[in-house]
Amino acid sequence: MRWSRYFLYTSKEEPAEAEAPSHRLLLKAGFIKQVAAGIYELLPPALRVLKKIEGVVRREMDRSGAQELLLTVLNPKELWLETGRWDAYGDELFKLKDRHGREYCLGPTHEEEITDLIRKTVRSYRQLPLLLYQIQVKFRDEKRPRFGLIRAREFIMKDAYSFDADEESAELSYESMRFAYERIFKKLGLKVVVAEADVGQIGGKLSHEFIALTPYGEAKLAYCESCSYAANAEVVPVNDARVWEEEERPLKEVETPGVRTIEELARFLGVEKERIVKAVVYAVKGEPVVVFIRGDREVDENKLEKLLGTDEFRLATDEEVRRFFGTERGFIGPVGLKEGTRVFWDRSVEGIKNAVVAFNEPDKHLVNANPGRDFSYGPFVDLAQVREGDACPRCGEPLRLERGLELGHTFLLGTRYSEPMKAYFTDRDGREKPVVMGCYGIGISRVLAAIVEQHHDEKGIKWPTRVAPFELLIILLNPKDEELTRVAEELYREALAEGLEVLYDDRDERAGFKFADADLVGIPYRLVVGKKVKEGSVELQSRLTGERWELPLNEAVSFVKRKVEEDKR
RNA sequence: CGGGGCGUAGCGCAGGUGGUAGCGCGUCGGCUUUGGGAGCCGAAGGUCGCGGGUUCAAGUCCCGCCGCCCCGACCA
Repeated sequence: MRWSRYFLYTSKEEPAEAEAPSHRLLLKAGFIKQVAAGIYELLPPALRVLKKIEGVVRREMDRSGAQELLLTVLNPKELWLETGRWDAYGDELFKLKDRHGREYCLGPTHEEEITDLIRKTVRSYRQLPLLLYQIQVKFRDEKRPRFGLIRAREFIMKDAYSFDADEESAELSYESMRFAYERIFKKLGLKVVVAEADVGQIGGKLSHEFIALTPYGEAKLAYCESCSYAANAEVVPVNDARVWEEEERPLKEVETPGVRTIEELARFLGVEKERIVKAVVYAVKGEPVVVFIRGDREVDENKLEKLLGTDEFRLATDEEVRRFFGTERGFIGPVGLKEGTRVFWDRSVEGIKNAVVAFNEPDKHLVNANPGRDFSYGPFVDLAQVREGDACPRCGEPLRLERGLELGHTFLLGTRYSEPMKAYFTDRDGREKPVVMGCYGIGISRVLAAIVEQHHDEKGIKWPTRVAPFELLIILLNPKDEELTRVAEELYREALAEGLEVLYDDRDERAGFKFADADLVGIPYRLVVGKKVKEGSVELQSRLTGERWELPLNEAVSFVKRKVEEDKR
């Protein structure tokens, strides 16, 4: 491809609206254009990358025996009513009507449709196991689209579904997908951690997330360096109840005027935060729920959601606290709490001695409060957010916490969809059973962004050879020079003949301009056709390693060819 | 959905106290230049996000709306 004719327009200016490196660089290098919040066009070079990512994914899916098909974007409402997700999915579902008033959604995921397909086709255990996948555009009306392709409202996803006759077989399917995923991310040059995850909205029994470590991810990952435990932070059990070996001191009432936060209270009383029993008040469907947790700990609302069995809750406002308890926020405590209030005790409070507690009177606290003597507590549940240094639930060593980007997610669904949608088959014993399902997603367009997140420097992108939009960039430094031009043209033809994917910068621009663009766009190999041609050589540079080679003209292309093939192996 | 910020040329931005819009980059034409985003000369390019109001006069002041970005809650 001649750059002079190629639809690739870079910018010298920093895009003002972008912050994440992938977002910034993809815009600046002319790979994507924004149409609306979370909606992007993929321009020719980006599409080349996307296709290569898809290629890697296809190869590995096919190798695991999965068969590709293409489901639909438009999904009728009826299917989604069957699983209850028409409403459960909420505002995130893009909904629309046809001319007859029939309702549809734009598929955000395809469990409904594929289950519908299976119940119409699969009758017998002889047809199982079955593994199907598609690479399709998905739509989710995200509350907050963010960071360009990282969280878009329209995006490309590979989704696979497994169908098995029983649980054991389903677990085998699940495992084979897990291994396929590990191979895929490795081939794509992505550092990915496999984490135990929450099944969340999609439902099911077993779930893993494939998380790329980057500061622009939305997933909080806890991992252990000594035993390789890794999990989404929201599912990590926390148990750090302290052992308090001290005498119980006499209870005392103290004035704490206007002291609202744990921070202020600790400072005001000169005690450590661990000694304070914090009350966090939630409004659950209009009713108060109080979580008592140690003052240095935060509530993990995902854990709370699981305990409550609903996501219809939020922190109570000051106004609600007043209405619920007739006192001010900051002074809710276990002593004298309104009868019948629903209460949870986090494990962190267990065994606390000489604690600071509130007693539902404004501007006062109790110090040296002791459970059993001054208030009753328990039973205990795990509601604390995990934090750096907490004990690994597997080996007890300190955990590390990192932000990451969820690129893939696997779920062993069981019969969450086949049961309500009646996807039954006849087993060898002649009985009707629901198929056992699994589903497996990879955010393809997000992967593209993740690759940039993990492969870039100040100057631009550094595409790994396997996914690069082109393998080789030939830079003609001075198009006015006939000899240079002739040599560059020849190298270009030769590279094409060798089957290399080559972009040939034949634009009438100055050297510095072309080098800057080359760094920005990030093609892994770069042949510089410049003054060394007079000595019969060209310079090859690697964008990935910074290496340089001076090569005789007649060997340059075959050398590149060899390097590219090595990289792709 | 809560909080914050921003909408002026293709991009990045400037336009105290109201007086009819500018800079840099880019684009087009010309000359010069060619190993790290060159220089000079000339030119084109604007619904100042949209609607209303105040005023002799609004990019600027007031009201409403829309869009985009960031933080939080939430999600692949």
